[in-house]
Amino acid sequence: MSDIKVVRVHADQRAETSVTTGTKAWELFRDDADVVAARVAGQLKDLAYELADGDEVEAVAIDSADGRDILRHSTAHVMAQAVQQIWPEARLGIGPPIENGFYYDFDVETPFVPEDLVKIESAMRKIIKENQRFERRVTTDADALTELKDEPYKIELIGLKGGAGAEGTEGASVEVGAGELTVYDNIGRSGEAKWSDLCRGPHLPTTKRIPAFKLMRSAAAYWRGDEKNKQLQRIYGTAWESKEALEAHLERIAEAEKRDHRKLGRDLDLFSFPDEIGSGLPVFHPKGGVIKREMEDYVRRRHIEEGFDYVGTPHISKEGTFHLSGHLPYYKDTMFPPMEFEGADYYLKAMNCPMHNLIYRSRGRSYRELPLRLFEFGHVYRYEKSGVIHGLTRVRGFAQDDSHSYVTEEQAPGEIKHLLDFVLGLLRDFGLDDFYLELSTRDDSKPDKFVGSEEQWTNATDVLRTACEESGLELVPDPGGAAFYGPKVSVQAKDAIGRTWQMSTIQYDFNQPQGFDLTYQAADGTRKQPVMIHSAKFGSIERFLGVLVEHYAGAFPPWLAPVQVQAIPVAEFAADYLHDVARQMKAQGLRVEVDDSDDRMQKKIRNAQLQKVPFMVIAGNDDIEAGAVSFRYRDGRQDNGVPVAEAIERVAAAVASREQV
RNA sequence: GCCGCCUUAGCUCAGUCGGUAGAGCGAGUCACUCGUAAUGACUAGGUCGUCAGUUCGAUUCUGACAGGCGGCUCCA
Repeated sequence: MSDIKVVRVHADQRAETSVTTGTKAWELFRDDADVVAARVAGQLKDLAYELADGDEVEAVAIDSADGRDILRHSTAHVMAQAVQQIWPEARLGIGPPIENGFYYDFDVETPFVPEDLVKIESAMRKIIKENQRFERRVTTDADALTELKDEPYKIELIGLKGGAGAEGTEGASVEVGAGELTVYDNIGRSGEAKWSDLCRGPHLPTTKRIPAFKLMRSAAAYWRGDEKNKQLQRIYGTAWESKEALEAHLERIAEAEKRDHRKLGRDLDLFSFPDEIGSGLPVFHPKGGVIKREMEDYVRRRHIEEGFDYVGTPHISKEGTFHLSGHLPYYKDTMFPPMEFEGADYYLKAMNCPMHNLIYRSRGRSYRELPLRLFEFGHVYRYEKSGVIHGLTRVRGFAQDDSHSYVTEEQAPGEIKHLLDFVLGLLRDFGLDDFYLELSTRDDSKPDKFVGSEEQWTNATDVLRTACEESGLELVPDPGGAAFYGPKVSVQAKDAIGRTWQMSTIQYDFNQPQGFDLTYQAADGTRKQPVMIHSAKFGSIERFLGVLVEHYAGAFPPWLAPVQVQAIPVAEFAADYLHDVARQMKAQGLRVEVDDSDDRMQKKIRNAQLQKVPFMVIAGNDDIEAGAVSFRYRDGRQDNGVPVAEAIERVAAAVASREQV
């Protein structure tokens, strides 16, 4: 038996070792129970991989990103085995790891119900206990087709192997890679194959290496993500390297639920969605109205400071406008059906740009006017499918903080940079400061979905890309995500618990100026066509408000808080004193309420706490005698005996600086 | 739009194996007047999402519709 040399790689260290031929990867890592796989020359391999001379081998720990993917993928296999154990007629779809978990799709007669998940979980626990071994087996297309004759979906995947189809089917690549075809057998104690699945791997060595998992929910999903295909039943689960990590994950979910803007919107009396009005059509209550107005006032002011002109346009228009803009042919299905009267079809507007174009076109324009920037809170209505409506983040009627910059082609790059700086600054003002950019381009395989020449698209995309790169932010490509009239940049912001939200968009449009025949007179006397740059800063006021509710978990910074100061008398005798303090605060434009109900003081504090009011101002005899008040903050911190004038100044300063307290 | 689940008081939720319902919080009234997260008592409040069907009788069973939730698809 001859020796071979392998290189063990660990972080920046490399160490050459001699091992005997036939040594398996696990033998290198036998003293580390956290290692679940090996990375050999960049490729993930099972621990049962037989080392070859010259291999560079790196341990993959279960708590690394790759390790978790492997764990989750293996857990998905165990789940599929459990499902087929209980429902032998269930046919297998795909079962990839996803962020924070995994899923597996099944074709079953009856959809799963929550009790089924309990049954499946206990069958999975049994399989895990049995400590079945995941064993890789190389096969051929022909053999696999015979072996999997009862698994039509797997057979379809084999047919796609290596082709464009497999890439286009999310998750399919974990089943069939571009290389050789492999099956994983789950081997029981006595060496018999308990279950097999077409799979690229790698997997954990054994089922017992699954430390903690939980099935989360079941839902339908179209086969290969295409709504023309049959819906399969998908079960989502999660798996972690330890019970503690699973627990922490479940806590993060619970934390996200606590922040859910739909729940907080009700608890804090901000907004509601009356059934009587219709799905996806929110109303703002007085407290939500305060936040919305503060947002709008601030954003309007900033736009004006940045050289925008505030305009106003109607909610409906005759159809011709939307033909000119090109929207009707492309987006008729997402507009509300027309109202017919006086012999014309009127549509609720789904976008503001056509109206702004008409303002531009209302008279002749000179190059001296450019960039011409029109801005408004335009209320648009979109017929979103019933299944996609979601709180304030996906609605059927909303206000866009929409602007259109009309510029010469030469001015376009500068204007885009200006817009990008502007929106990032705005988002920072609202407390979001972790961003990345996404560049949505046209899908070259679907030219009929996009208007304009290839050259125009290339030029527009390049202009946007350059501006993005100059921003220094991370740039993520989004092929095929563009609007029909041009490419777009969107700003993705991370919130307080790390979730990303699509916020602002900037779109380069060479198409509508042509449709509306927009022109300006250049310095040399010729007529030229301007370029139009669409930009929404929050996207939608409603949506951004929802995002802010979740970002702040309802505890808004004072400048946005519906009630900035809740004044609480220690007892009834102190109420007049606080009413007087409140009058002084209101005179400074602060939002103050005095709780003169006959609740006990402790109860009033609790109520203010639950309403997440930033400043509680409390007064009793001690304060009155000293001409002072006592602060209590949301975190329970106290600051007693603050002179009234200083207290007012403190609140006013926090509001003015837009800081959180 | 598709699949599944859900809809009982303002909110959160019990309950009725078919005989028209209950708690806590909230609201109102009264008493209490208290120094940093719930004072007590009483009262009001529901054609049990809507419309059909089955039934002597439906909040309960069936169906359709509406709305909500979780996904999928979509997201100018």
